[in-house]
Amino acid sequence: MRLSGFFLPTLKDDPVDAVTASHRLMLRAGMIRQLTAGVYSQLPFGLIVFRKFEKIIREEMDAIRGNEFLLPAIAPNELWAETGRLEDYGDLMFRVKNRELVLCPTHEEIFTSIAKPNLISYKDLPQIWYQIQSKFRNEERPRAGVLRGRQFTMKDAYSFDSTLEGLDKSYKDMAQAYRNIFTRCGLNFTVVSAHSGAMGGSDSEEFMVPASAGEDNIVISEDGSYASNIEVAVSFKEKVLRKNSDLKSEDFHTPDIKTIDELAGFLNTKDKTRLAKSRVFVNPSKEGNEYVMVLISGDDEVNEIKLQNYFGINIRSAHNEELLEITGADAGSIGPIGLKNKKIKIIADLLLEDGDELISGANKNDYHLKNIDLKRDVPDIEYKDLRTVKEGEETIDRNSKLKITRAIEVGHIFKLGTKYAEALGATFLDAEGKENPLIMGSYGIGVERTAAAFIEQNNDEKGIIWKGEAAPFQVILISLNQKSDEVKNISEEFYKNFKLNNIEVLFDDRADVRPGVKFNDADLIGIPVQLIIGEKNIKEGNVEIKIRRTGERLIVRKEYALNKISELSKETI
RNA sequence: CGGAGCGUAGCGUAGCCCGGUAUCGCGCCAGUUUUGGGAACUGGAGGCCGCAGGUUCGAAUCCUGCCGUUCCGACCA
Repeated sequence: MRLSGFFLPTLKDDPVDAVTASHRLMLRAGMIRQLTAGVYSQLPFGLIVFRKFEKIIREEMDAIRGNEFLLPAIAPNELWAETGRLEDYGDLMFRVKNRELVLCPTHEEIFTSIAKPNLISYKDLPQIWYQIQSKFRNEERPRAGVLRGRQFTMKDAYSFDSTLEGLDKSYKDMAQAYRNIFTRCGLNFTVVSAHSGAMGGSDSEEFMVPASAGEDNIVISEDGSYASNIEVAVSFKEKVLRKNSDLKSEDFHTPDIKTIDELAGFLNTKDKTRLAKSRVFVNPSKEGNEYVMVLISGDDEVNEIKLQNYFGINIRSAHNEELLEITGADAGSIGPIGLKNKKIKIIADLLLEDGDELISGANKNDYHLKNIDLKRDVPDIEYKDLRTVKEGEETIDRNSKLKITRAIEVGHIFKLGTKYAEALGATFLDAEGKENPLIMGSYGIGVERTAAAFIEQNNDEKGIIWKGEAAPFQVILISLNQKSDEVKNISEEFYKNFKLNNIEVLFDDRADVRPGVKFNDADLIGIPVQLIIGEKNIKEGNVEIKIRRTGERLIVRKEYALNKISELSKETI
């Protein structure tokens, strides 16, 4: 590729609205331009980059007998209503105004609708189907360039099996393909167990790229034996011990004490475990609203995802007016005993199961209640693990300590089971002639997000640093002066030879651009190897090779340059 | 959805409090000189100051409404 005819609008300065490295650098390197919030045009250089990632993905999908499709991005409302997801996804789905159509945020329904009339015998199974295509999600808050967009490219794959063992195998194959993909993409990544959200299904794992720009927190044990999204993470923590003192519960005056910390200060204690925090949630899907009070140890936080998993539906915190109505008190003085609204469900964290002598709000402003014994005083209570894991805690087996890291979710794999097949009536006949629903898995990779994650992990103050197969070009050939016949001829000769040797080369043959600009552009767009042709070195019969990542410079005889660069490229710098 | 901010030339900005038709840098165009780390000089082009309404002799500036957009949180995968 010749840079003289290539549209590469690089920016000298950082765009003010771009905060994260990948966003800033994708804009500066002329890869993307924003059209509107969360929607980006891919410019030629960006397209080359994204296609590199797609190529790796495609090869690994094909290697596990994947069939590539390309499905429509718009689909009838009806199909989505059949699985209930028209409602479940709600505003996240873009809706077409003048037809009963939606823009698809994912494609389980559409693929299943193709499977239904075509995968009709156990002999047709298993199948792995995939596509690389635009997805549309009306995200409330798009973020950080292509890290979270409203339109983005996804590789979505679906497996269809006749048995659970078959699903296990498809899932395992896919997990291995994902490991291959992200390894080939040059990413540091971790596989964590995850929450399946609106997808439904049982097992699910996420492929996470540690990066400060990430939106997820992942919990990893120091010995590497445990890795989980914080949304579902568990850890070891002592239960609150039973004292069996049999003291009667009684309220006491706690003026202006709103938080657990204030309460601990007021009581002059550092141990917050017996100070039970009460939070009220609303299940908005039920008619007439269903309230839930969650009790948790004062030094813990409620993990709302665990709560959602338990209810299988989105829940939200109660508003202040609702609190007052249910409990008779404001936040800070609420507790499980003496509630005004008796229809509230009470759940406590597992660690409080044996707890007595607990202190909680008295449902009367500025009063707390002490000597609460949940078993004795709150008969209709359930115990569930609802706490959020904290940095430094031990794994369940107590063999290792946990660390928490920010990460970008680049891939997610799910065992779906029969949810979609049942909803859409997609069945097959087994060897006994019995009709069964197809057993499905679903597997996604965000293409632009994967590229952004790579950039988050591979950049410096000068720009992006590509490596290996992800690199859009292996080498950038920089002619420092196309107006010098000597420099020009040697550069052209190199360009020809790179092409003959199948080395992907970007040729900076721009005539009126000064060397400084060429160097800075080359560093910014981050091609791993720079071959610099300038008059000074040419006079000695030499050329210069610069390695982008290390900044290392080699002056070599021009006859040896091509071999040297082939060697360097093999080392996948 | 809650909180905070910002919309002035392709990009980055000044002006806004205190009203008088827009400042500066980069970039762009032409010419001359330059060519190994974002050149110098000279000349030039480029603006419905986000949109609509209001106040005023006069609005980028004051008022009202709307739209767009960024960040933090919530939600989501």
